[in-house]
Amino acid sequence: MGTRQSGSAGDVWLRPPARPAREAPPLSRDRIVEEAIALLDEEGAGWLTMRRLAERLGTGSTTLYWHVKTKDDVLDLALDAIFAAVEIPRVDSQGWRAAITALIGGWHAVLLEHPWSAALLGRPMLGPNVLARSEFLYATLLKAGVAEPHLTAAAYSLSNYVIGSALMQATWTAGDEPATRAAAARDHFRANHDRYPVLATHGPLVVDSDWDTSFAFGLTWLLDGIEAICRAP
Amino acid sequence: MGTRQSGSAGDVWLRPPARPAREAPPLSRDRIVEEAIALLDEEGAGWLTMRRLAERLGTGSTTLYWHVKTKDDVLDLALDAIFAAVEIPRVDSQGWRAAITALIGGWHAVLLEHPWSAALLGRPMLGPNVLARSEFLYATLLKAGVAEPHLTAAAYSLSNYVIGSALMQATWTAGDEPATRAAAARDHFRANHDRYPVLATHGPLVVDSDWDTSFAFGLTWLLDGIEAICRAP
DNA sequence: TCGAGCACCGGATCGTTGATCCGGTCCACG
DNA sequence: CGTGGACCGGATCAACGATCCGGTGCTCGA
Repeated sequence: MGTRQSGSAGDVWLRPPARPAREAPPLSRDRIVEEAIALLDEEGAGWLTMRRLAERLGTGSTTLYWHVKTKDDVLDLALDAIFAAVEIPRVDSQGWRAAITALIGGWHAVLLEHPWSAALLGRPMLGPNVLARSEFLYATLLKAGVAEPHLTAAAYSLSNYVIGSALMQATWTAGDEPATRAAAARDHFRANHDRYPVLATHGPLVVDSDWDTSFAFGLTWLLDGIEAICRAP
Repeated sequence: MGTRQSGSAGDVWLRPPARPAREAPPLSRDRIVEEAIALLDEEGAGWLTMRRLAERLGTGSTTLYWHVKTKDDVLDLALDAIFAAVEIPRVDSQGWRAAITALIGGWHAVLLEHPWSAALLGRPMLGPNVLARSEFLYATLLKAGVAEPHLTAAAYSLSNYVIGSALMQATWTAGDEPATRAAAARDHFRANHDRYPVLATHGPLVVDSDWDTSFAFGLTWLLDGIEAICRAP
């Protein structure tokens, strides 16, 4: 009988087994997202391609599309996944203000631990991890006595503030040689001292005030405003 | 006299002029940026390519690279250009608080008039228009009596807040059929009423509170906090 | 008057990307 | 045994950013 497939008899032993014994579990959506986060953490948002991601997973690039519809899906899943690390405080053990401070602080920290996430904030965040923490934020404000229209305003203000802050901080501290970039900006201010007199002497990146204390100040102001609403509705 | 150049006498009228009479002025960096903004406004950030931009300008795509180094340059220039529309208030005629409110309000409005800009906020903004308005913000706060470390904190809080707010609002109101997307999100909350009880009844996109009033509340709270610092340093 | 240099332009092309087509291989189950 | 569905990947496509290199017309000095 002629062999219908090309190849000669007995070469089975020379060919590697069709599905090589994996050290890793078979491909799954979770494993793709996990590896995508690792890739993003190590190399930044610009270096995530489906081919490189597949290579790290030891598969072909096209295989990923069985588990995931598009590259955007990977980004959306990765973005939501990192928020699982934001601990949801127990509101009983402390006041609402401490609970919200902890939640927003955790949110802020996670965004900065994964600087690539800041560039992805401009997409609808409807994943389970994000929604669970939004739910907690709304519930805590509601229990504190904040009612409409202040409820929406308070939730928006807090989340928009943390998003904007993380975005700006990631812009200036992430990437290669952030200190060099900041120094270049400083020099630019000083070189144009006539146009930017205040920035050149008091501006950002010039004064040695750190991001975190500035972030804390703004958060305090927002919470003060919200607290005032509670007391005088 | 013989014609020195090749070609027969009188055919000038048959040949098109070598450099056709442009209806538009010759290509320049400004014209590229202007057209890029028009393209972005009409079709969104995802549809800006060098080829399409060149086509709208009536040139070849490679020609753009004579005036601009990379595509990122076009984006950076376009991003800074739109901030020229943010009017710098006159601080004399009004109090510092009114001036800052006007500046931040104008900033917010411009970001929403060009929703694509929100997706670009994660890059260093060092253009002349942005810096001129930052200079005004710092100068106004300084004149109002805000000193370090509150000066940096105040400037950061305000700009980060407006950036985050615009980013979120653009995410949910820009693009195709924003109402449809919002409705889908609402349905998602209600379908998972057990997991998101508060979001389903009081959540964003559910309550009919508009973005602008929420934005105004947060801005008021921040300014209240800053004003308190001025009075009690 | 003329020609050398410069500012400006664009067809052809390169490497890379996201995504699809289509033909495989394996395993569970009847 | 053998059949169907879950899973995989080489080859391929169109589109993208960017570059190479050869043009063109204008300007200015000798």
